[in-house]
Amino acid sequence: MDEKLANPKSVKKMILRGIRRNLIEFGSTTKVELSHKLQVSFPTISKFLTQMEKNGEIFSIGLDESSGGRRAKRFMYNPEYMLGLAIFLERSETNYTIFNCLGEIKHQGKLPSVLRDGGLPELTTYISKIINANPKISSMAIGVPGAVENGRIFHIPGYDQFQNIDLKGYYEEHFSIPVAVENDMNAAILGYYKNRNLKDQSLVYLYSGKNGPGAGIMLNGNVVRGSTFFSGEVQFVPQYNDRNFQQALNREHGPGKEMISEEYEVDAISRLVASFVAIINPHGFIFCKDEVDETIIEKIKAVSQKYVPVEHLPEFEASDWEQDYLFGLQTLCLDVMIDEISNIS
Amino acid sequence: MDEKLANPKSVKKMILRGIRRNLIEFGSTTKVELSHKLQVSFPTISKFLTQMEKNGEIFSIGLDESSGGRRAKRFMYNPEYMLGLAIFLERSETNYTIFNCLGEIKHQGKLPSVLRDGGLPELTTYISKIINANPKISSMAIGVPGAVENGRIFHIPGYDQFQNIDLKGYYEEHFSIPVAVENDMNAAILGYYKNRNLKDQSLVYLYSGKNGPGAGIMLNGNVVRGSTFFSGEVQFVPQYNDRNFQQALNREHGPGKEMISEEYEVDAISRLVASFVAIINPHGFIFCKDEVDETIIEKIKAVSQKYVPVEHLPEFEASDWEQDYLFGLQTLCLDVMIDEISNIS
DNA sequence: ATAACTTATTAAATCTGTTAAATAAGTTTT
DNA sequence: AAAACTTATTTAACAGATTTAATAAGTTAT
Repeated sequence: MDEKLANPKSVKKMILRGIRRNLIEFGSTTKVELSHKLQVSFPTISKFLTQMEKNGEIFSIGLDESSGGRRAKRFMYNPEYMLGLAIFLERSETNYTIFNCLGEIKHQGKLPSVLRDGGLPELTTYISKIINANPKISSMAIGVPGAVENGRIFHIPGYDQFQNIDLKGYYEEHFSIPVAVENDMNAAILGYYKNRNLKDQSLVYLYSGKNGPGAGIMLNGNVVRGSTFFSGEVQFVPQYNDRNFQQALNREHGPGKEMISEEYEVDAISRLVASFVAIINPHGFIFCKDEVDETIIEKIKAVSQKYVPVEHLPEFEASDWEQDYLFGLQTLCLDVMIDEISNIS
Repeated sequence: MDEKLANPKSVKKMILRGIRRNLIEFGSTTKVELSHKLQVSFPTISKFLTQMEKNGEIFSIGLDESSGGRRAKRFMYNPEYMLGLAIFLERSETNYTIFNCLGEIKHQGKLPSVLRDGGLPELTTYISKIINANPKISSMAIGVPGAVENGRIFHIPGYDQFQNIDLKGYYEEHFSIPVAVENDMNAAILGYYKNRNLKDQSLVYLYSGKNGPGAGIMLNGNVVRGSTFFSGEVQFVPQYNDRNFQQALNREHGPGKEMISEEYEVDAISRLVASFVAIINPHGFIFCKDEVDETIIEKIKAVSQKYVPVEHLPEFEASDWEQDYLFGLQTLCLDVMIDEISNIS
């Protein structure tokens, strides 16, 4: 119904958001820098920073070297002003970290899995304890192995207790802090993207997993979800006369066998790469560190060229999935934190 | 370098753009309607409209029926205030239309192809004549069968004269009006999308063509271009043990044979559909009217289900490619027109 | 060491959109 | 038909960000 909001009232919020985002992303800044980056006049920036310094949200860390004139005062975000909580629910355990806005991890812990047994009530208990012990926590991001739409768990096969739960709404109400909920692969690809400071890139994050392969897809910096939240279910891609990707990979070995090694696996993955190149032509293609090594990547690169012109192949990389996942959640957590406080003050 | 622009100076531009876009999109409005839709206060809207009416850009078309109080004045955009020119260059001919901001076509014509013979100079001559004869033309969109980046023709196989030409820059300089340049499939998918007033949808537009198949892809309302402008080159998708999509389609018959009919063609397309579903899970999948009919679509729908769960299949539709193409160019033309004039006044 | 130049910051004036109150133009109720 | 109510528009006071001018704090050249 409403068009794109040319909302001039919210200029203040936008500016605050911009200042915080910049300060947090780059660690420290001066007023002139901010003024240029945000395209906002110096006096305005100055007024905001003065107020924020009074609130204890930022503080000065001294003067820059002179560049020919008066030395500029450098400001830094107070990393203890507020903390974030990232939780990811997995089949066998629940991990969480508490971190400040610089991404420094203040605390890290493991809890029993709640997906199958304790369910929502147990999760709530755990979070309550964590938040009570760390009252500075002012936002939270939760990662789940399921499809999420706008904070509601849409589809989470195997864990019926969480099916159709509006985690975001429930916890925002319950704890009165902003909450983000995201699918694991989407969080991982976001984390990879943010961690490397990429801009407007298209990426594919593939994991072959034991429960069937899946992919996280990012296009021009936006996570792709699909019309029925089915995007990334690459197991269904038809690849051979009578086998799709999952059947071609055929990963039903005993536990422990994670690394890709066989000829037929490499061909299947290379065909998948080719499909991605021909369809969305991404900048990067990311594997999980524990599923491929340098040699395998080289092989995949070589075989892919049989299917698509080499100049269109993406960059290949093996990355640490858990770390990316965590970083993605932290990013989401900081986002809602920044948005929220900018709405208030 | 610069962050997202929280630019408070350009509020005026935003408002003007919003007013124009709304007025053009919906035909007519009242001040209250605009105020609500754009989230801008009534007095501000009022001031702008008064000025625009003075300029002859809009005019009143009388009063609304009363809804219990004073009757509201209804305004309409002056459709003759400015005209747009859409041109598409094809192998065998050059088509153009002149239209007003309501999309009404004022003039339509055909010219000889310039892609192979006359090249840029001849195209310039043609456009000059058209613009001289219609001085109200204040923006232009050009469609080309090649990859375009930011107005520059990046890759246009077979038409060397246009390789690496910055059409947008050249003509904006030459004619002093804003210019948009876009790839044919991208324009077509944009046209389809806008014509049906869709929002944030993901779509695939497939044409099987004689020069190899290709696809236009839109994700959440944004055209997908790819890291090396290779996206949509679906001919390379591996589909069978030893054939990719192009080889499977095998469309090297004599001229005139456009309609899809054979069993093997249906299977290849269904596999492609399945790949798209598993990768980006689009809302809609569009074919060209002259390549499929209802029966074929039903067949494709049936066969696709062999490869992916039926509930995730997109809507299928056959559409008029030329019409979509034209409408896409008109949309682009109006966009740059609105942007440009909002920057000036 | 003083003049000339750079750069950062502050102060004052201006511009632009918002809010709130007043007015205009209708409809419905009594 | 007058009073009470609705809705649209105008007017005046206000708020917030910008621009411009003034000031502060350094550096470099002579």
